[in-house]
Amino acid sequence: MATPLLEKQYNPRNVEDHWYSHWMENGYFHANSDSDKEPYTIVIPPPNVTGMLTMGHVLNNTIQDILIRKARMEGKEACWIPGTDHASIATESKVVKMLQEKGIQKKDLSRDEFLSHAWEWKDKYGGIIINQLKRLGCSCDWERERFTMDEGYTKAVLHTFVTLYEKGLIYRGHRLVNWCPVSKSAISDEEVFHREINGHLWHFRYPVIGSEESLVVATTRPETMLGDTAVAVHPDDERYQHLVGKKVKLPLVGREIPIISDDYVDPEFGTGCVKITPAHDPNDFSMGEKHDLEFINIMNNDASLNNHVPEKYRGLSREVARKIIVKDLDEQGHLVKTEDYINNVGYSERGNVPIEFYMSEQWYLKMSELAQPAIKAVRDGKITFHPQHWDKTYYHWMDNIKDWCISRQLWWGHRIPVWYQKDDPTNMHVSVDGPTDPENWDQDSDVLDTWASSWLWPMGVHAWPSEDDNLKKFYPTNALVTGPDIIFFWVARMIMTGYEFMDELPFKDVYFTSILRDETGKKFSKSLGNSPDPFDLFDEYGTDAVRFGTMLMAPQGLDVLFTKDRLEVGRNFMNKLWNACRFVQMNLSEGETVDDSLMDTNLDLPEKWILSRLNQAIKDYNRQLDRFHFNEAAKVIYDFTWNDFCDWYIEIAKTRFYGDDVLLAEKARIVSKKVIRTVLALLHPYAPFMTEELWSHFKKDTDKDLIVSPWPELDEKEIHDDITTDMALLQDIISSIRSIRSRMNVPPSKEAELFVRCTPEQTAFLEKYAQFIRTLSRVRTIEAGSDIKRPDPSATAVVKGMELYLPLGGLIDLDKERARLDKRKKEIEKLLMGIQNKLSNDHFTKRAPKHIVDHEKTKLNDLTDELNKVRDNLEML
RNA sequence: GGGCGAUUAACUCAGCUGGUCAGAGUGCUUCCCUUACAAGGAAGAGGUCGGGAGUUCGAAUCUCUCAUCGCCCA
Repeated sequence: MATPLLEKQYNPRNVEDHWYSHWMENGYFHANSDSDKEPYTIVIPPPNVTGMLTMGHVLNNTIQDILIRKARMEGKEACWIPGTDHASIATESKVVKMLQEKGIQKKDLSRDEFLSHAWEWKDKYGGIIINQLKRLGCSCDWERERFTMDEGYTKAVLHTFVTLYEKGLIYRGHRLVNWCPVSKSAISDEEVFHREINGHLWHFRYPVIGSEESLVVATTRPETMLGDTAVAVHPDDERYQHLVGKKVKLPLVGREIPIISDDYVDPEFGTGCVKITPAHDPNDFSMGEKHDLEFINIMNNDASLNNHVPEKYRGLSREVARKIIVKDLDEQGHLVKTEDYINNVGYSERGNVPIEFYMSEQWYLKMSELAQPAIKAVRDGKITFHPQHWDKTYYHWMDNIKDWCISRQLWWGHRIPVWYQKDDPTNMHVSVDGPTDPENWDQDSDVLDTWASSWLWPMGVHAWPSEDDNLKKFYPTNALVTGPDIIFFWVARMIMTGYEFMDELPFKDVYFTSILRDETGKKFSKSLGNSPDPFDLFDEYGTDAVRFGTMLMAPQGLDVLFTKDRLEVGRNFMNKLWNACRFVQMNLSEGETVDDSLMDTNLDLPEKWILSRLNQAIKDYNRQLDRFHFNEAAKVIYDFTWNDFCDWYIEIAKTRFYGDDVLLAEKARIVSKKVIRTVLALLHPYAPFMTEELWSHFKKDTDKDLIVSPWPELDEKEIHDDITTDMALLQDIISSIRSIRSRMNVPPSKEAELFVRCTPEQTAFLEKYAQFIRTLSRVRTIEAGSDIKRPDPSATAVVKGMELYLPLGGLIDLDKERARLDKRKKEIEKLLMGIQNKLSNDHFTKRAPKHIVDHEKTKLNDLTDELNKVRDNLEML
């Protein structure tokens, strides 16, 4: 143990890179599929290949690292599989933008040319987030790193498509989709978010043909009127019955369109008349089908107006068109009124613009059949969500699941494995490898939704659909750690593929992380620029402190209000532990041989106590981690280390180290080291770098590196309640004396004398631990006994029936002392009143369990005794 | 409109199947550079547990209801 003395402060930068390389060089992160050990597997939620590390990733990946490091220390074959996701839309738009900056337009490139640019870009920037995860300390098995467009993975994705197609679950349909005019692609329902917009409700008058009458329709989207093919009213709405079957003349367009009746129309809303635009609204679409209306698509794929509208409006963007159309309708006398209206508008998560409902040919996947085993798995408790309440959200979505539009009008991604015969495009070929005579076929130009590849992740990271040892060993995985925002996108769908293709669940526990927000409650986002750069934080506080602080502040199932000063708690804790180690190290003799057998000898109260507390801490810590309460586990280790070990045990150990009993000092060293080693091991998953560094100073020669050292064993026999009670008494005495000293402003340099009136047993107790009391509360002498008289003038305190007197001469402020005792007197009286009320209640004494009643009686006695003593002392003042 | 969650100290949160003066960190006040740590130590102030009702001998905890806030779905 002759290691160099630790620095006065912990300097993270000096150790983090060193230990990460050390772990890598020793291959500690690599999991072996041949091992006999029980596997423990996590697959990383693959970040976007274009991504950069955010605080969200820090939170998420720290949790995974905690789970995997703990499993590794528990002797399991710990396998954390990393990788990235090709993120079709996000990556493609980044590449398009990058090309634009170089003056290249996507439309001027062939598909292959574009893809080679994209791959080049991916190779250049795709590794960034992976390296950032290394800086965070993630102990992923980097040899297993996967990318969703790797050759093998691509095969798996196509295989899935073909299999589901052959099963009849995939079909092509001409339908209304959510269209993102920026990406110029369909997007799924899950990629649409809604935003309340202060808009208007415009009322337009449509003249009825062959009548003096007219109908007034209300709309939030005037520009779509160019595509109207009907006006609808409710069948029971008496106002309009006589008009049903007639036609109106569509202003600006001149088209004659029918007035139909349908109970879909809400007669209470607006005027009770609705314009119907089947090609641009989902409800109108189904009305169009039902009433056999004309479907007129009035838009191009960028949401500008196409040539199905009058010439004047062609080429206009929908925003400009809206203004002009309102103006034109107004000028022609068709605008009745304009109301303010709060509108819930669907936005594309990708383009951040309002989506358009757009008719197009897309591929769909039938979901309800796939959903059934996935619902059952959660319902039967085979898969558990943490926090559990997320299962309700899950069921709700699953029970109402809709078919999934899986095609995207993009180039970057897995191209749909469908070919159409050139001579007869209705003749399709669907296979992984394509037709044998490719010259006679055209492949579908769309790619698959990215989630239609990442939903295979837990098995696709292996050789699936081939069987191999890795798949056998590491599937199913144990835990999935992800954000609740992708419960539908990803979690639910992985469960479906797990059952569909492996006939088994993909993971047993799903931990949903908190969502990070800033101090004002706003979600961290790139566009707001309110998200701190994790690397600045690593530099400022140290990576371990960021990890620990983030864990400590992340409540269960709630959002995290992130502030930097809460990372200080982490940093301060790291420094505290560092210095505790430094102190113990300073008191270890050079070249000392460890005599562990001393641990088995009869230890003294403080040693027994700290070991009891340590084991209690291990117990609590394991329990919190097992139930995925990472914040509370962090708190357990924090409280034990700071309060029990540093504030009390180390202070007591000082009396050993500076005293002249060599054996006691030696026992204190052994126990201190034992505690430190255990704390380092427990804390390692949260703070891997610093603990490994400290471990190198405190490990036994035969010990391995901490990352592969055994998880501390809980020894229930070491937990003693009676020891805790005795120690609590000692702590009470010391705190009371300190309190008096502080109240009376006794300078630390002044050592007081202590007199205690107490029972003979208590006298013996005080004598036994006099050394600690003297040092920790700075008293010079202690006199105790049943015949001790109160010296005058002295300050007093009552602790468990003992009367403590501190003669402080002129330092005694009688008013303060009276006020203090008086306050305590009132407190006791209030408590006694409560207890007496309880005990005088027959219902209580008869119905409450005996130990509760007994406890109340004990309290009554103790408090009465204390009250009497406090009263006596008050009178003496 | 449907669902989920939250409401405990100035702030951020614990508080398990109801029972032991309602806890922690931060912030605040006072004192202390005491030979591990001032990123520290000691002592303290601060709460009718969102309102109301109910169940119970006993409710922060269970039930109902209202209010406010947040999120998801439609």
